[in-house]
Amino acid sequence: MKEQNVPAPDVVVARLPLYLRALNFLTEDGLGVISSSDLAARLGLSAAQIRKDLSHFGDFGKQGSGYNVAYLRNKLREILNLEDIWDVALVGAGDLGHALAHYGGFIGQGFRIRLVFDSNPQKVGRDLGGLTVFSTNVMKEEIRRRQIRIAILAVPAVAAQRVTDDLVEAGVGAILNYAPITLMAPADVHVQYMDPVAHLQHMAFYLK
Amino acid sequence: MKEQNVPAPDVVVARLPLYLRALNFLTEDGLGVISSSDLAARLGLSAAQIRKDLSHFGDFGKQGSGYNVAYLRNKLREILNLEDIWDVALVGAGDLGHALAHYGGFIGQGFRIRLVFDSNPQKVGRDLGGLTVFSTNVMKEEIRRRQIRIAILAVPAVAAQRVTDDLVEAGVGAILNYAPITLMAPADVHVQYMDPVAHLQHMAFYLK
DNA sequence: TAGATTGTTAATCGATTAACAATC
DNA sequence: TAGATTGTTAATCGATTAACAATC
Repeated sequence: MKEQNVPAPDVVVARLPLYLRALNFLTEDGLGVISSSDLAARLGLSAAQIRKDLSHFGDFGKQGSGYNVAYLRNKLREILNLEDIWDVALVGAGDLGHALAHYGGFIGQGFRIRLVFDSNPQKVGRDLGGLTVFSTNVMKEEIRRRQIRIAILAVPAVAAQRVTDDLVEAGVGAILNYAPITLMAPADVHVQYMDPVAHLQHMAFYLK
Repeated sequence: MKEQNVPAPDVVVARLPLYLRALNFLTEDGLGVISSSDLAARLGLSAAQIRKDLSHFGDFGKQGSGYNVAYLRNKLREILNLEDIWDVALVGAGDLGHALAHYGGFIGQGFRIRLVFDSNPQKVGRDLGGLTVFSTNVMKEEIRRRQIRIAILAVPAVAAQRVTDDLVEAGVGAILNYAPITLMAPADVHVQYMDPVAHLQHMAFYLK
């Protein structure tokens, strides 16, 4: 019972995948119901925050008992648009691209790497995790043709902006960027950053 | 000119590495001075935020001209405790561990992978990026002996908490966790998460 | 029913932005 | 000097927490 007109804050949306992940573990463990305070304890958050976060999207719990794990899990998958599997384009077939192509954690969580690109002619045509590496020369048209909306960027920093421009032109709406550089992209294109150095430096501040 | 007693908010500390990264690029490009608004434009932030953030740590700019790039870069390296190189332990020598061990982006930014561990006897003794893979059986003692304070976790989710407990016992104060699981650690141990799935799911919310 | 826990409101806390005097 | 830009203050905005009526 709540006005659904107000868009949920982005910080809240960012936490939903963590809730979903915890619910996946609870499902594995055979837990059928969980309270906001138990879930909070597992995630290192407050119970009030979890209830508040979820209340942006609907009423999923039951007074007295808590949340049905399977039900809330399904609802979160709906909310996050994870009911169908998203095809993903991977750009960059270096060591990191190799690790990502072989990573088993995407499928089952809503994503499948469908296309791999690299600019190195030595790598084009080779196999990577069951996929043939294509040239970045054909990237734009292939992504357009398959209507792929999500890309993972695993290229060197110097190439990242150029590739980004092409991805945007190809219609990609979400980029997971492993290159250590801030990308320029239109406001309607979402970019998330995965930079180990930035995180290590952040933590180094507190050491010593 | 500012009371230095108030600790800087963690969100501010988290942005310092991004400022440092931008200053590194500016140095490469030969830029000697930059204003808060130019820096903000490059990072997609506001000029006021950058000035406010930096003001937590001191007065680094000059009215009329802006910030001396080399000077501010050095100051940020000081603030983030990056003047010496931090030795890092890498746990997990799978595909991801392999990519991390070969990644050239750590050295020069304050970090050097010094020890690699894996639980698989097949991998123990093998070479990974110039380092010999040790058994996780000797992890605690080796990390203690070398007084390593930072670890990168690149093991499967099921093993991550066990390894974390050992790392904490060994005296590690910062963990960069690639396993898709929320870790339990004492409050004085810093943990940062690198989960591509969480970021992809976050962005999927806005697609469609 | 009694106990537990939700969803929501209001209070608190914290971060960002706007504005401008100081000054290079 | 005139123009530009900082560092800081106060105002605004937004997120988190505390508290509790509703209710399973």
